[in-house]
Amino acid sequence: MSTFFGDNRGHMQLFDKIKTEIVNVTHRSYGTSIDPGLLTVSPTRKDFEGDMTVVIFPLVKLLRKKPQDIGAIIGDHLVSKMPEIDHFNVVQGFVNLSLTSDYWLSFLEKSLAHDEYGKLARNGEKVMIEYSSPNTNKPLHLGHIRNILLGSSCANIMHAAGFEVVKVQVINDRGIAICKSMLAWLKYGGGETPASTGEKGDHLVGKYYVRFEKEFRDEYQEWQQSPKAQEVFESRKKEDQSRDQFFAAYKNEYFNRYSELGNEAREMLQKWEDGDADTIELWSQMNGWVYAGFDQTYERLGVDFDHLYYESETWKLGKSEVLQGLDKNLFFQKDDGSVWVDLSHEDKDEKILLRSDGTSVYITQDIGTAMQRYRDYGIDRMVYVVADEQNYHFQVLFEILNMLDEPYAEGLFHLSYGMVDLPSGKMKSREGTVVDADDLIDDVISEARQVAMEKGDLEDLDESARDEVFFRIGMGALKFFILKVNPGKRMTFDPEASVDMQGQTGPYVQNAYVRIQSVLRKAGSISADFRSCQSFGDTEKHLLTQIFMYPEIVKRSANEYDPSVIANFCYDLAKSYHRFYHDVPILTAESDAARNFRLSLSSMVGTVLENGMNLLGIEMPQRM
RNA sequence: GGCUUCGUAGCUUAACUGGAUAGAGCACCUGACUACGAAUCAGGAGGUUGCAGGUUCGAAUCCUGCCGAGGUCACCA
Repeated sequence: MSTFFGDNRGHMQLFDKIKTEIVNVTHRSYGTSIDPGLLTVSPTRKDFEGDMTVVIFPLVKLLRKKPQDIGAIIGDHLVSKMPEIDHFNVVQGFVNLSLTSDYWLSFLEKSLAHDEYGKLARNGEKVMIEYSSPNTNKPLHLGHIRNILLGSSCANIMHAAGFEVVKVQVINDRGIAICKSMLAWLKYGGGETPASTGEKGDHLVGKYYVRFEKEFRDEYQEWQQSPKAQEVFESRKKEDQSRDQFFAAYKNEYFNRYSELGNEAREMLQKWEDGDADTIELWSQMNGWVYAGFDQTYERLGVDFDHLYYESETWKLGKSEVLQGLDKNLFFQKDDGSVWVDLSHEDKDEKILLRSDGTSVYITQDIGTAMQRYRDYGIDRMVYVVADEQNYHFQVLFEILNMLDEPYAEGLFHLSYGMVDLPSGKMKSREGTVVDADDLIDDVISEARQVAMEKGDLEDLDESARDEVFFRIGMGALKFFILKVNPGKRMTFDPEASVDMQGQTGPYVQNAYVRIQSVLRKAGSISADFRSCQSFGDTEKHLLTQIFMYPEIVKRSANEYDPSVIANFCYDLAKSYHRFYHDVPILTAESDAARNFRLSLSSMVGTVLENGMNLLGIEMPQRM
């Protein structure tokens, strides 16, 4: 017998076989060669009899026969050619195939024997995933959490789908923003450090960034009363623009032209760029505080990186590549010396690549970094996890790398995700509505603790074991809440709902797993001797079908760079199991074979739930 | 304004990429713990998939036009 499950993709082999046989039979019966791509095979919808369904509508037009007739011929052929298929029925253009009990039982047997069910064969491709990419002037917030969870779970999923994965982050450790924090710390800090205050380093530095912004705002307010401000307003205002509107829009220019604090910050940046020793030392000291803080947060989130790219080291990259492109006439130069790319053939504008003074801009750096990464790792694909406000930027970047004929250009992907809103609207740092990452993590864990303590099922565990359970439940709730939403969609984050532990949540899935562990513990050892269990009900069949589809789900999730596919699958599987658990006796089954079958099935569901949730970065508790 | 993404129950969302009667959860109402864990299960109510056309065996999904919401159009990153 063939090892239908040998490559861990039993479903695909079955589906491919069905498609091939359909191609054969339509050729033989109608003399028409059809493209197997026209056929779709999927699990049968409940409310219809059968396990797998083939949609044959596309053939109806091609063959000019009635769906009923085509369906009957296909069904008869499949039943006679494929021992796995027991019988079939045709409804409209759908052929519903019922697989034999034997097929299902042997499927379960083989799945159980598999160590890493759902991990697909290595495909020899290497993918790099960039995520998190924080600025070092303030702590991580809810938006970063979505980014980090998407990136790290995507890495897990692509690894499971057969890729070799390299996880990286770009650290934006230079620029005017960090200089603002440094300046404020020098002016108002009184020498305080994370050690002296006990404050987490990233929060301490963030505090001074906020302080700078406040001082700057005050300075700006005061300046607006000056004659100079009045003069600027009179000469520069657009018609029907109020004073407030004007000065709100003018803020940036004020910072660059008149502001004392702005001037000091720019001077500091200049000194940094000139390599001034004191400035560099302060810079690396404060960045060090921030990294220590970030590391704590990353550890709690359970994420890590294989390599860090510091912007302070990469910000000058790209210039020589742009100049080479200029030589090849891919780019052009304007009279003032600045270098541009013309993307009008792609329905885009011209875009600047080098300033008139010859220095790099943001996109120049990204071009250089991409090439650097290819030299470092020889990657086939590159995934950037970056919010959707940068969609245009990445379209341009990819187009340029394409023009430069980079070998990985086909494999570039921008995993663009929507911003996270609060029920009250957008997060705004100015209004203090930003949800801090560390606070959020604390909140979900303490909520988990509270719910668990009320239930009181963990009283026999010692404190550290209990804390571990609370941690897993709290983080499970948070991660699931964020990852179950399709990345492309803007999401509303309701802090109340995020700590919910009922319904479509992480703890709901964890609870199914915990129930399974509890039954397995009570059962003692499990025997895989269930081949004589020849009939099983719809609930069991439903679970088997879902387990059967799991590798396909992993593949789809990886193809679409979308963890929500896994999250929704895990929820559906947990839901089916809860129902099964409620409706069907396991330990007190009517026969040994039935008991063995149900225990084995439970065990397999537990394995798949754990594997799936692990791909989301969620750990399963043994008890809760 | 140009380009772009999106609009599904009161709220948060799903729909195997064009397939069967649009699925769930929250909130609301009803029922089930002396059976393997009630963070559970069963049931009820809640939908003209923003609106109007079009394409075809078949549309939440594709096309066109409106309406509404975001994003983006820097020699910032």
